Amino acid sequence: MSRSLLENTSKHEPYHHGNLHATLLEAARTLVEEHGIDGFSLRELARRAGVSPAAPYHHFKDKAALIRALAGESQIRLGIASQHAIKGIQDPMQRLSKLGVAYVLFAFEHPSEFRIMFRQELRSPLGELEQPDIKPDPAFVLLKQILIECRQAGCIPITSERALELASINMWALVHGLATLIVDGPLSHTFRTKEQVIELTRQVTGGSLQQQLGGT
Amino acid sequence: MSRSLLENTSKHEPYHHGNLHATLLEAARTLVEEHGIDGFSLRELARRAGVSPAAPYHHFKDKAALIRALAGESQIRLGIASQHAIKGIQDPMQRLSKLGVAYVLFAFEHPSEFRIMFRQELRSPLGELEQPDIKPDPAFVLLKQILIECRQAGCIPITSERALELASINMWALVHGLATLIVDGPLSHTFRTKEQVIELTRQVTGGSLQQQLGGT
DNA sequence: TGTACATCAGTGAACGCGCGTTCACTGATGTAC
DNA sequence: TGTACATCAGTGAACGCGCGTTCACTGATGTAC
Repeated sequence: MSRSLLENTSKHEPYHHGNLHATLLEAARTLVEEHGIDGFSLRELARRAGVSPAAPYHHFKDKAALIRALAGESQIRLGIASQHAIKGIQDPMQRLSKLGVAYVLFAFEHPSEFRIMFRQELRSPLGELEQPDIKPDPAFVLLKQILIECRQAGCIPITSERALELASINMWALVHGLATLIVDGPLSHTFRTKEQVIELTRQVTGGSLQQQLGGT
Repeated sequence: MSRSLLENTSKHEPYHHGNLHATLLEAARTLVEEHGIDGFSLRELARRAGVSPAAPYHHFKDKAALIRALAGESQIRLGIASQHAIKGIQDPMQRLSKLGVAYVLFAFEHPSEFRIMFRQELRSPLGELEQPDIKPDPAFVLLKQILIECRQAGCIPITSERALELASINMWALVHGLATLIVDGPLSHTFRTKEQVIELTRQVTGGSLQQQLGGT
């Protein structure tokens, strides 16, 4: 019955999918979002994509490769979200604040994507040489860049390279900690809505922005 | 052959293990440390404990229960390490600093234990009512307590309850972020030795301790 | 102190399951002439 | 424009595997009398 229905639509189910690579990645993202990275299987993925269990192997070497691709995608998406958050804002300190909120918010709204970016799966499994593309985290690069803007604008008195490094690690650790505590940890019970998360992030990072950076 | 060897030692392999509960938990900890929580299986655990696959079920309802117990143990161990780190130190600000270092160091030296404490596995799986003992995190309780000491000693000008809450979340997020970035994230490549980790933690939290808390 | 018996903590075989991956295959597509 | 053919991207059946859990069982232990 469903067969004839399909045939009535303009085309038959084509033998070639045409866009399987992208479809797999997208389905994988929602699958991981639903079941967590541990409950994720290639077979279920293939099922969801409406394709045989062997089909994904034409697009990814194995399961690990697919997960790596997924993580890479998420990293890029976080980078884009960050860029978007600071677009059009001039004041460097405000840019810094927006960046922090964007980071935490991304984790809050895409918890599995966030988790997957920071999983050991990515690090080379057993001395394998292939070591896929471990690019420097774009979000971190952006953070450093904005800190430099702040320094140039005279907002924060960071002089040495070392101090800059420490300040950026400080800021990163702060938002990252906030993010993981909200996503996985005990804060998840206290802060449930987007607004609560934004407000908390503003307040917690706010103090650091105004004062702590100067003293590092 | 090994049988006769065994019989030559003072006792036969006893039918009852006698201490299986504790043995299982300990073996589970090292197993998780070696293979990660995902590579952890009850059967392999039983194998390592030298016991049949069914034996663990006399001590734990199922795999999830064992993992919960494991996480609970680790939480306690972190609490003990924290207590130990501040023992005998009077100055509240120093106590705060030591506490932070202890937190990060625990994560660094027992990465899997640290990870396991913050996993979704613990949160009720599917609306199950049983909701095991989610006690308030002892490390966090200790942190708050020391912040109160600081306030009482006049080290930091925190007045409202809200400010205290924010300051403790700030401090917690900072060390937690540091810990996870070192354990799982990009900082793991830069900071490899215990000394490096301690130094970094001191410096990164140092700025916060002296100045930022006052402004929150 | 000895004996009967309930209870406890093991055994080991078996269950069904879903998984990752491989294989020989086939239908569709694109390209050279 | 038509045809031959290499290549690409699917199929679906099969592989072996290790897993979590259950079951009927049995040996050891502790307790009441």
